[in-house]
Amino acid sequence: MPEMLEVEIYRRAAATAVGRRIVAVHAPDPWYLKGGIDADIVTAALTGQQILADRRIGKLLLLDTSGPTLGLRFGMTGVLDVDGQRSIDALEYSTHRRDPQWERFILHLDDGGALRMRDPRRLGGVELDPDVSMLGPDAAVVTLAELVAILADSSAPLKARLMDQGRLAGLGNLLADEVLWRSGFDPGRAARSLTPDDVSHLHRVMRRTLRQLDRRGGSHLGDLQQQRSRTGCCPIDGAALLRRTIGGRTTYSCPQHQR
DNA sequence: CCGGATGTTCACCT
DNA sequence: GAGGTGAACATCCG
Repeated sequence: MPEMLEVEIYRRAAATAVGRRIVAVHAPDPWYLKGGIDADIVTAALTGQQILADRRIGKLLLLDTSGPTLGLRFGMTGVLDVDGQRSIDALEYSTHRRDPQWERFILHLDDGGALRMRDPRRLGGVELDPDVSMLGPDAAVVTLAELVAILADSSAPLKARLMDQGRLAGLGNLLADEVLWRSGFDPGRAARSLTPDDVSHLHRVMRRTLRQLDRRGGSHLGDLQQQRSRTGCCPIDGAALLRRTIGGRTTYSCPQHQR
Protein backbone atom coordinates (compact mmCIF):
# COMPACT_ATOMS: atom_id res chain seq x y z
CA MET A 1 0.00 0.00 0.00
CA PRO A 2 1.09 3.31 0.26
CA GLU A 3 3.37 3.07 3.26
CA MET A 4 2.63 4.54 6.68
CA LEU A 5 3.38 8.12 5.63
CA GLU A 6 0.78 8.03 2.87
CA VAL A 7 -1.74 6.42 5.19
CA GLU A 8 -0.98 9.20 7.66
CA ILE A 9 -1.94 11.69 4.95
CA TYR A 10 -5.18 9.77 4.45
CA ARG A 11 -5.79 9.82 8.19
CA ARG A 12 -5.51 13.60 8.34
CA ALA A 13 -7.95 13.86 5.46
CA ALA A 14 -10.35 11.45 7.17
CA ALA A 15 -10.13 13.48 10.38
CA THR A 16 -12.33 16.10 8.74
CA ALA A 17 -15.11 13.50 8.69
CA VAL A 18 -15.08 13.07 12.45
CA GLY A 19 -18.37 14.18 13.97
CA ARG A 20 -20.30 13.59 10.79
CA ARG A 21 -22.86 10.85 10.26
CA ILE A 22 -22.89 8.11 7.62
CA VAL A 23 -26.11 8.31 5.62
CA ALA A 24 -25.33 5.75 2.93
CA VAL A 25 -22.74 3.10 2.13
CA HIS A 26 -21.73 2.10 -1.36
CA ALA A 27 -19.73 -1.14 -1.58
CA PRO A 28 -19.84 -2.21 -5.23
CA ASP A 29 -16.90 -4.64 -5.04
CA PRO A 30 -17.43 -7.79 -2.92
CA TRP A 31 -13.75 -8.66 -3.28
CA TYR A 32 -12.86 -5.49 -1.41
CA LEU A 33 -14.81 -6.51 1.69
CA LYS A 34 -12.64 -8.61 3.99
CA GLY A 35 -13.41 -10.76 6.98
CA GLY A 36 -16.40 -12.59 5.58
CA ILE A 37 -18.71 -9.62 5.20
CA ASP A 38 -20.82 -8.55 2.25
CA ALA A 39 -22.32 -5.27 1.11
CA ASP A 40 -25.54 -5.84 3.07
CA ILE A 41 -23.67 -6.43 6.31
CA VAL A 42 -21.42 -3.35 5.98
CA THR A 43 -24.33 -1.21 4.95
CA ALA A 44 -26.45 -2.31 7.90
CA ALA A 45 -23.54 -1.91 10.31
CA LEU A 46 -22.50 1.57 9.23
CA THR A 47 -25.57 3.40 8.00
CA GLY A 48 -26.70 5.98 10.54
CA GLN A 49 -23.52 5.72 12.60
CA GLN A 50 -21.45 8.74 13.51
CA ILE A 51 -17.71 8.86 12.83
CA LEU A 52 -16.07 9.39 16.21
CA ALA A 53 -12.31 9.17 15.75
CA ASP A 54 -9.48 8.56 13.31
CA ARG A 55 -6.49 6.36 14.11
CA ARG A 56 -3.61 4.77 12.27
CA ILE A 57 -1.51 1.73 13.10
CA GLY A 58 1.21 1.18 10.53
CA LYS A 59 -0.50 1.04 7.16
CA LEU A 60 -3.95 0.44 8.61
CA LEU A 61 -6.37 3.36 8.86
CA LEU A 62 -9.03 2.98 11.55
CA LEU A 63 -12.22 4.98 11.79
CA ASP A 64 -14.11 4.48 15.02
CA THR A 65 -17.84 4.98 14.69
CA SER A 66 -20.76 4.87 17.08
CA GLY A 67 -21.12 1.35 15.68
CA PRO A 68 -18.17 -0.80 14.57
CA THR A 69 -14.63 0.34 13.87
CA LEU A 70 -13.90 0.54 10.17
CA GLY A 71 -10.49 -0.70 9.00
CA LEU A 72 -9.13 0.58 5.68
CA ARG A 73 -6.14 -0.98 3.90
CA PHE A 74 -4.81 0.62 0.73
CA GLY A 75 -2.65 -1.99 -0.94
CA MET A 76 -0.17 -0.39 -3.32
CA THR A 77 -2.51 1.81 -5.30
CA GLY A 78 -5.31 2.74 -2.93
CA VAL A 79 -6.21 6.40 -2.49
CA LEU A 80 -8.63 8.07 -0.12
CA ASP A 81 -10.67 11.04 -1.26
CA VAL A 82 -12.64 13.08 1.24
CA ASP A 83 -15.38 15.37 -0.05
CA GLY A 84 -14.12 15.00 -3.60
CA GLN A 85 -10.78 16.38 -2.56
CA ARG A 86 -7.94 14.10 -3.49
CA SER A 87 -5.93 13.71 -0.29
CA ILE A 88 -2.75 12.97 -2.18
CA ASP A 89 -1.89 14.28 -5.61
CA ALA A 90 0.63 11.79 -6.84
CA LEU A 91 1.01 8.17 -5.87
CA GLU A 92 4.05 6.32 -7.18
CA TYR A 93 3.26 3.33 -9.37
CA SER A 94 -0.31 4.41 -9.68
CA THR A 95 -2.13 6.39 -12.26
CA HIS A 96 -3.36 9.93 -11.93
CA ARG A 97 -6.44 8.92 -13.82
CA ARG A 98 -9.69 8.62 -12.02
CA ASP A 99 -11.85 5.83 -13.34
CA PRO A 100 -15.27 5.44 -11.67
CA GLN A 101 -14.74 1.70 -11.99
CA TRP A 102 -11.95 1.92 -9.44
CA GLU A 103 -14.17 3.22 -6.68
CA ARG A 104 -14.24 0.31 -4.26
CA PHE A 105 -15.91 1.73 -1.18
CA ILE A 106 -17.81 4.93 -0.47
CA LEU A 107 -19.31 6.45 2.67
CA HIS A 108 -21.83 9.21 2.04
CA LEU A 109 -21.98 11.70 4.89
CA ASP A 110 -24.83 13.74 6.31
CA ASP A 111 -23.61 17.09 4.96
CA GLY A 112 -23.45 15.87 1.38
CA GLY A 113 -19.76 15.03 1.59
CA ALA A 114 -18.27 11.60 1.03
CA LEU A 115 -15.31 9.48 1.84
CA ARG A 116 -14.23 7.33 -1.08
CA MET A 117 -11.56 4.73 -1.65
CA ARG A 118 -10.21 4.35 -5.16
CA ASP A 119 -7.93 1.43 -5.88
CA PRO A 120 -7.12 0.39 -9.47
CA ARG A 121 -5.35 -2.82 -8.52
CA ARG A 122 -7.73 -3.87 -5.76
CA LEU A 123 -4.90 -4.78 -3.43
CA GLY A 124 -6.48 -2.98 -0.51
CA GLY A 125 -9.63 -3.78 1.39
CA VAL A 126 -12.21 -2.81 3.97
CA GLU A 127 -12.91 -4.63 7.20
CA LEU A 128 -15.16 -4.20 10.23
CA ASP A 129 -13.50 -4.35 13.64
CA PRO A 130 -10.15 -5.55 12.27
CA ASP A 131 -7.92 -7.55 14.58
CA VAL A 132 -5.15 -5.10 15.40
CA SER A 133 -3.42 -7.55 17.73
CA MET A 134 -1.77 -8.94 14.60
CA LEU A 135 0.20 -5.72 14.20
CA GLY A 136 3.40 -4.71 15.93
CA PRO A 137 3.93 -1.22 17.36
CA ASP A 138 3.80 1.62 14.84
CA ALA A 139 7.25 2.52 13.51
CA ALA A 140 6.79 6.20 14.35
CA VAL A 141 6.28 5.52 18.05
CA VAL A 142 8.11 2.26 18.69
CA THR A 143 10.36 2.47 21.74
CA LEU A 144 14.02 1.53 21.75
CA ALA A 145 13.31 -1.38 24.08
CA GLU A 146 10.63 -2.66 21.72
CA LEU A 147 12.95 -2.38 18.73
CA VAL A 148 15.65 -4.28 20.60
CA ALA A 149 13.16 -7.09 21.27
CA ILE A 150 11.96 -7.08 17.65
CA LEU A 151 15.46 -7.62 16.30
CA ALA A 152 16.75 -9.99 18.98
CA ASP A 153 17.22 -13.68 18.25
CA SER A 154 16.26 -13.50 14.59
CA SER A 155 18.32 -14.91 11.78
CA ALA A 156 16.03 -13.19 9.27
CA PRO A 157 17.55 -10.42 7.18
CA LEU A 158 17.37 -7.09 9.00
CA LYS A 159 15.18 -5.56 6.31
CA ALA A 160 12.74 -8.48 6.32
CA ARG A 161 12.35 -8.13 10.07
CA LEU A 162 11.73 -4.37 9.83
CA MET A 163 9.05 -4.93 7.21
CA ASP A 164 7.31 -7.70 9.18
CA GLN A 165 4.06 -5.89 10.02
CA GLY A 166 3.30 -8.29 12.83
CA ARG A 167 6.42 -7.14 14.61
CA LEU A 168 6.80 -3.53 13.47
CA ALA A 169 3.95 -1.81 11.66
CA GLY A 170 4.37 0.78 8.97
CA LEU A 171 7.62 0.34 7.07
CA GLY A 172 7.25 -0.69 3.44
CA ASN A 173 9.83 -1.37 0.79
CA LEU A 174 10.87 2.21 0.10
CA LEU A 175 11.01 3.37 3.70
CA ALA A 176 12.94 0.27 4.79
CA ASP A 177 15.58 0.86 2.10
CA GLU A 178 15.79 4.56 2.97
CA VAL A 179 16.16 3.98 6.71
CA LEU A 180 18.82 1.27 6.31
CA TRP A 181 20.73 3.32 3.77
CA ARG A 182 20.71 6.35 6.07
CA SER A 183 21.72 4.35 9.11
CA GLY A 184 24.48 2.48 7.29
CA PHE A 185 23.30 -1.08 7.88
CA ASP A 186 23.29 -3.82 5.25
CA PRO A 187 19.66 -4.90 4.72
CA GLY A 188 20.79 -8.49 4.29
CA ARG A 189 22.60 -8.99 7.58
CA ALA A 190 20.91 -11.00 10.29
CA ALA A 191 18.64 -8.91 12.49
CA ARG A 192 20.24 -10.33 15.61
CA SER A 193 23.73 -9.25 14.53
CA LEU A 194 23.07 -5.65 15.58
CA THR A 195 24.66 -4.58 18.87
CA PRO A 196 22.65 -2.53 21.40
CA ASP A 197 24.44 0.57 20.13
CA ASP A 198 23.52 -0.37 16.55
CA VAL A 199 19.85 -0.70 17.43
CA SER A 200 19.94 2.61 19.25
CA HIS A 201 21.39 4.27 16.18
CA LEU A 202 18.83 2.59 13.91
CA HIS A 203 16.02 3.69 16.21
CA ARG A 204 17.12 7.31 16.11
CA VAL A 205 17.62 7.35 12.34
CA MET A 206 14.28 5.63 11.73
CA ARG A 207 12.31 8.16 13.74
CA ARG A 208 14.18 11.10 12.23
CA THR A 209 13.63 9.75 8.72
CA LEU A 210 9.90 9.23 9.27
CA ARG A 211 9.53 12.74 10.66
CA GLN A 212 11.49 14.28 7.80
CA LEU A 213 9.78 12.40 4.97
CA ASP A 214 6.40 13.09 6.53
CA ARG A 215 7.20 16.80 6.28
CA ARG A 216 8.41 16.36 2.71
CA GLY A 217 5.16 14.66 1.84
CA GLY A 218 5.72 10.96 1.29
CA SER A 219 7.73 7.76 1.27
CA HIS A 220 8.90 8.37 -2.27
CA LEU A 221 10.70 11.60 -1.31
CA GLY A 222 13.68 9.98 0.39
CA ASP A 223 17.27 10.78 -0.52
CA LEU A 224 17.90 7.28 -1.82
CA GLN A 225 14.68 7.09 -3.82
CA GLN A 226 15.96 9.09 -6.79
CA GLN A 227 18.79 6.58 -7.25
CA ARG A 228 16.63 3.52 -6.74
CA SER A 229 17.19 2.05 -10.20
CA ARG A 230 19.52 -0.44 -11.85
CA THR A 231 21.97 2.31 -12.74
CA GLY A 232 21.67 4.17 -9.46
CA CYS A 233 24.66 5.38 -7.43
CA CYS A 234 24.87 6.07 -3.71
CA PRO A 235 24.20 9.79 -3.05
CA ILE A 236 26.66 9.63 -0.15
CA ASP A 237 29.76 8.06 -1.67
CA GLY A 238 28.94 7.52 -5.34
CA ALA A 239 29.30 3.74 -5.31
CA ALA A 240 27.09 1.77 -7.70
CA LEU A 241 24.07 0.58 -5.77
CA LEU A 242 23.56 -3.11 -5.13
CA ARG A 243 20.23 -4.56 -6.26
CA ARG A 244 18.96 -7.70 -4.54
CA THR A 245 15.78 -9.41 -3.44
CA ILE A 246 15.42 -9.41 0.32
CA GLY A 247 12.27 -10.34 2.17
CA GLY A 248 10.69 -10.92 -1.22
CA ARG A 249 11.15 -7.32 -2.30
CA THR A 250 13.58 -5.56 -4.59
CA THR A 251 16.23 -4.01 -2.39
CA TYR A 252 18.76 -1.30 -3.16
CA SER A 253 21.73 -0.69 -0.89
CA CYS A 254 25.21 0.79 -0.97
CA PRO A 255 27.96 -1.85 -0.80
CA GLN A 256 30.37 0.89 0.27
CA HIS A 257 28.89 2.26 3.46
CA GLN A 258 26.13 -0.15 4.48
CA ARG A 259 27.62 -2.84 6.67
C1' DC B 1 6.13 -7.72 -25.49
C1' DC B 2 8.03 -8.31 -20.88
C1' DG B 3 9.18 -7.15 -16.29
C1' DG B 4 8.38 -4.82 -12.33
C1' DA B 5 6.05 -1.49 -9.19
C1' DT B 6 4.86 2.05 -1.66
C1' DG B 7 1.27 -4.79 -0.26
C1' DT B 8 -0.82 -8.93 1.79
C1' DT B 9 -1.98 -13.69 1.84
C1' DC B 10 -1.50 -18.39 0.91
C1' DA B 11 0.32 -22.75 -0.71
C1' DC B 12 4.50 -25.11 -1.01
C1' DC B 13 9.55 -25.83 -0.18
C1' DT B 14 14.09 -26.08 2.53
C1' DG C 1 9.03 -23.48 13.69
C1' DA C 2 11.50 -20.07 10.85
C1' DG C 3 12.39 -18.26 6.34
C1' DG C 4 12.15 -18.16 1.48
C1' DT C 5 9.74 -18.39 -3.11
C1' DG C 6 6.16 -17.77 -6.35
C1' DA C 7 1.45 -16.89 -7.42
C1' DA C 8 -2.58 -14.09 -7.22
C1' DC C 9 -5.05 -9.66 -7.27
C1' DA C 10 -5.17 -5.47 -11.82
C1' DT C 11 -3.09 -1.62 -14.03
C1' DC C 12 0.41 1.30 -15.67
C1' DC C 13 5.04 2.46 -17.23
C1' DG C 14 9.65 2.06 -19.25
